[in-house]
Amino acid sequence: MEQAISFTEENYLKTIYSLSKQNKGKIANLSIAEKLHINPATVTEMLKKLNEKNLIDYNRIDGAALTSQGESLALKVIRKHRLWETFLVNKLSFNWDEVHEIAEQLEHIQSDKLIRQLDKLLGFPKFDPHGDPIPDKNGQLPQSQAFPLVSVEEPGTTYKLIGVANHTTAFLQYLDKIKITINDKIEIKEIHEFDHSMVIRIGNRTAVMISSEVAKNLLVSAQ
Amino acid sequence: MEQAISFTEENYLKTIYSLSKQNKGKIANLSIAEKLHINPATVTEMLKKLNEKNLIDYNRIDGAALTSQGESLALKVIRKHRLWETFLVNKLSFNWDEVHEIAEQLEHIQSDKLIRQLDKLLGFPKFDPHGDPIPDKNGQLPQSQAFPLVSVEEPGTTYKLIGVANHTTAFLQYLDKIKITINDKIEIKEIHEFDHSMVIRIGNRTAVMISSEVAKNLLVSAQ
DNA sequence: TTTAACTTTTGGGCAAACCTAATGATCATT
DNA sequence: AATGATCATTAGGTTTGCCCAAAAGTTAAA
Repeated sequence: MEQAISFTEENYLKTIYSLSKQNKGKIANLSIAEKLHINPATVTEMLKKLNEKNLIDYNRIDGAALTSQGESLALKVIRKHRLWETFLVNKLSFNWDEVHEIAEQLEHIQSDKLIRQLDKLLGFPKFDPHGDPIPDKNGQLPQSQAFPLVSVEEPGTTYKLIGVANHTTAFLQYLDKIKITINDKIEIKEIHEFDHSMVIRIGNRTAVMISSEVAKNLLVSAQ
Repeated sequence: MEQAISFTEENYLKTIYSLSKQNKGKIANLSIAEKLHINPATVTEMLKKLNEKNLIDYNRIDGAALTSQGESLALKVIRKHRLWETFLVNKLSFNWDEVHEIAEQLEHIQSDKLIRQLDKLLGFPKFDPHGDPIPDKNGQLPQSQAFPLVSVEEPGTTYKLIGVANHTTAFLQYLDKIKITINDKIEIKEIHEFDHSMVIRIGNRTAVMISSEVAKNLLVSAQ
């Protein structure tokens, strides 16, 4: 019963997985359509098909939810994506804002040995260049104590940047511009009540102001 | 006029290129069909399409021949294929008989920078793990003075194995079994007239007998 | 040179993913 | 509970790349 899975199907599973992690509620066809830039009608067809294949549970009322089989496939694709991103940055000197598109292609390459060996070459990394956790070969995600910087209420404390919640080129290039990168220390100097913008000090450089929108997308841990 | 090219089209171009290098004559639809394991009718359709796109010159009488544009695309794919094979063997500890299928997938990944950086990581190799020449970024193939071992007429001389003309798993595993690999020295001890089988000495080990079929697929250079 | 064997092409079809336009459901609000 | 607004689905179409069977063209051998 070897069930072949197409690139397209893998992309749907990945999308459903990531939507299910961000919005806790029902996964609407429309949100899948928007994320994949395709027509909702197409989504309906594909969800029916994935349902048939037992990769998702789907009905009009509850929307789509991955079955355990579907989730494990999604995690496999995500694992590949994040390992390839790590490879591109760590071994091929890519910048973190250049790797997404290429990893979107590489994530569909099929070879278990390839991924095992790549993982080894990279030293079994737990997080990718954006701080996203890399599922292990069993689909287990490493624990992360990341929380968004915007959730901090009081100034005075120093945190460490361990990830970003937005992977757009625009955002990553903004971070490059204000010269902040993974593992940098961030000290909160001021929090402005009315718009929740912040003044932060990165490392021991001059303080900069960031909007709450930016703070929302900076994932930090204590100290 | 950015002309997108599909995986399938790339595979046709690559196939036409390699057929044109081995058989000097006309490239028949049927030989393409056999190599790609598809129906001849499908080949006719695709050749027409590639002709439309100016990637090949095609007509029923002369068969298919790459245009310069088509050849340059074919060489690009071959470059990627061979660089990826080199990566798999040199960086990920694959055996040379395991890399073909994976490289068939990887060769279609689109990113010029990726290939530039991969080339650099590998130290700008000129030949892949099977001794096949890797086209440079301009599509230039390095010179190779390889000739098939079978073409040697007299015993007594020592050669160096620099490539293989057959990439099947079966042949490569046979070579592993008789423990011969790229760069090994081969001394010809005997040549049997009637079937052109040979007795050869690999390095300084015990001599072994090989058939002319094997000798045909061993590419060597002087000393 | 004519028949047999082989190759190429045509014509009709199929499956995967996509689309648009129109219809049918559901939801939120008055 | 009716009414818009929004979302999901259906129906009919497209493109790409494949198939088969039959027809047409080419080549080679009798």
